[in-house]
Amino acid sequence: MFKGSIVLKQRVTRNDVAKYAGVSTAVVSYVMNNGPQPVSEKTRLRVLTAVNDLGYRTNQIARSLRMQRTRTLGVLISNSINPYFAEIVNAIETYAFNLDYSILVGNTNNNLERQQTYLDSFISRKVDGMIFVSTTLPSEAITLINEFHIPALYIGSEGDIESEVQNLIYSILFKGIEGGYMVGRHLLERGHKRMACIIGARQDYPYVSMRWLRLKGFSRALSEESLSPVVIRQGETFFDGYQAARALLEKDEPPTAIFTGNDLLAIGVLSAAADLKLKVPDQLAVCGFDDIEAASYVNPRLTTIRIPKRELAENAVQTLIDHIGCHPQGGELTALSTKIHYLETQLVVREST
Amino acid sequence: MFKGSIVLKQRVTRNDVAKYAGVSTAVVSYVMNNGPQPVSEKTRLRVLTAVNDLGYRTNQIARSLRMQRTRTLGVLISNSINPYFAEIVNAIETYAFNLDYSILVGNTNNNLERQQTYLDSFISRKVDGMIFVSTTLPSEAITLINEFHIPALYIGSEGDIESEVQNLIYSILFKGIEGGYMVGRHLLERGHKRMACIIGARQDYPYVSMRWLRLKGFSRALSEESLSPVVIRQGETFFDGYQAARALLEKDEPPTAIFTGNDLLAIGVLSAAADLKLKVPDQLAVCGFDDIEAASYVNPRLTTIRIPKRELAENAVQTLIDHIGCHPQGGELTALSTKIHYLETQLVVREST
DNA sequence: CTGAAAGCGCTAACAG
DNA sequence: CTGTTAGCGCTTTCAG
Repeated sequence: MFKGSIVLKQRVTRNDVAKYAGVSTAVVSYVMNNGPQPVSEKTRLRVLTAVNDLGYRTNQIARSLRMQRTRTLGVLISNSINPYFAEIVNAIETYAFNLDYSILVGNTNNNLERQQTYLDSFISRKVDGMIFVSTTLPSEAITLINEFHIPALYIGSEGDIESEVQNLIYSILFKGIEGGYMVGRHLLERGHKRMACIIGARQDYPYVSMRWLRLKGFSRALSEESLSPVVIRQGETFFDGYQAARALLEKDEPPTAIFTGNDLLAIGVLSAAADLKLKVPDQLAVCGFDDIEAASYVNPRLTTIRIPKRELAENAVQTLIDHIGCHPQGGELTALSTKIHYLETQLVVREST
Repeated sequence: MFKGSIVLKQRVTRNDVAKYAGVSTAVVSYVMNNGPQPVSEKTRLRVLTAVNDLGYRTNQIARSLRMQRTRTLGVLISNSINPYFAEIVNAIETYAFNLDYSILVGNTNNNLERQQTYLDSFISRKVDGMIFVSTTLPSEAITLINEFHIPALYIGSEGDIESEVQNLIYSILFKGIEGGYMVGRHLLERGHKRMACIIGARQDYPYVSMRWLRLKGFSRALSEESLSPVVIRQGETFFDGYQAARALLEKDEPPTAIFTGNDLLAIGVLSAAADLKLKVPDQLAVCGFDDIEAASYVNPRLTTIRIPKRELAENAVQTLIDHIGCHPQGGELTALSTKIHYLETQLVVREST
């Protein structure tokens, strides 16, 4: 235990550095920030030495207060355990890191109250911008962040947001409905007639309608052949998929193909199929949505729709930061004009269909 | 576009509230914080009305500066896409949320430089505490946070940290070595002789030795029967597991059982086995580590060691916050005494062994 | 019960 | 090129 050797640095501030270096506090600032005033090389070195000797680090809290800018982004997702969100948040974080921004993450667990609490927290903590990833977004929430001039941005699928809310927030959307349509066509081509869809929140969660509307595309494809799917609204976890599939497959006329709202559900379906000794894809075709990493490693490998998660994330962060503006003295955050940017999805055919 | 109807709240501060309510700024504080001075019910109401009318919210940045406390915790993990980390971070976040703390997450990607950058960032941002989850922790890093009096805590496996560093930081550890031993015994009981182990970072990542030492327990078990495993150090992703397993299984005398350092690797192994038409568990037994949710849904279901992730996380947050102290005026953070707390692991036998 | 005022650590305009 | 200083929004001591 050599704890005795640790030098306890009692809150070294910029004042201490100034005193130690024999300069004014302003000069310390000029050196730390490379401006706005020039500093002679000699003084610069003295300051740097002082900084080093004292182990000084800028207090970002004080700096944020002064600058009216925190270099922090708030990210709201429903659940970081779901790889769809984990992968997007990871991409956001990585991209933001390179631009020297930090990320505050909030899991709403599809709970509107909890989401509101995070919203309030983000506002109080003065995040420079906010990203909502596939969360239910009541118009009051958007109004709120607009009131506070916080640039905000929605990542999700086309059709996620009701149209009257859609034009209130800048969005980067993947073509989820089209993705659903591609799945429908694909399954049709494989000769399937009786198809089911496990998608969307349970009926008793009225507000959480995310990932629901992409069913539209699927249904449209089927309707072109005068078919229509059985739909189960069940949730979004492995277990939800497992449970729904059991119910579906133990019926009299079970579907020959199941399309799910995300890959977790699909993997749950695969698990149910295995338990029921159903051969996939021969006796049952399964198609997911998201293309999480695990989709390529389950047995059989999962056919799914690839969402361009990285592009979504990077696009979002870049757009947000572009709009944060870089007025030195803080200045107004420039409101994000309400636009929509679309990214393509892609059908990835693997072994499960 | 009814943007015109949005009231633009130009930074409402406590001063505005005070003026509007016709009281001093101090009183506004007393009301907002329920203290430290009492306020008459009448004034209280006036202030509350003002707050409501103006849409005032406390500026946490200013508050943090004044209080020398940010109600923010920094969490360092290697990669949030790995469900092991995702589940732990999620539990940390949930628990912290209820205590009104926010979480700043940094993915180190097993990169020491990046970890250091995050460390610096957390220090500058004045987090009230830090949690390291299974990250490589050089003693200089610990010395640094000790110098700044930041309560910090390590979550991981026994054996993760070299012993000379171990007594520098408070740790909450699961019994990973014992877990490895249980796996060894289990596989031995199943009659396996030729066993392999895919664990630990690639050889060319000298610093990232996490998840490596739990092999000790496995080897010990085998050595009791005068056996020893083939060891491949390969990484920690699905693909690493897949690749390592292919290499292992296409040899002349392939192992009959493979133990991996985490569940991702194990799922990769399962995938390789399927490609090679190897029946699991008949021709090959596979055992993972972590018990991520997916382990129960892959085909076949994965035998693994359960790490008490939630307990680890909650224990960590509680311990940290207990030590942050609640001196109103800020006050010293009380250093965490260097202790170790152990949590049990558990063998979960499913279909893959 | 209420108010005045000091000060947390920093930036940047402005004066020299 | 360097220094002085106002002020970001808040909490809390202390005096009334």
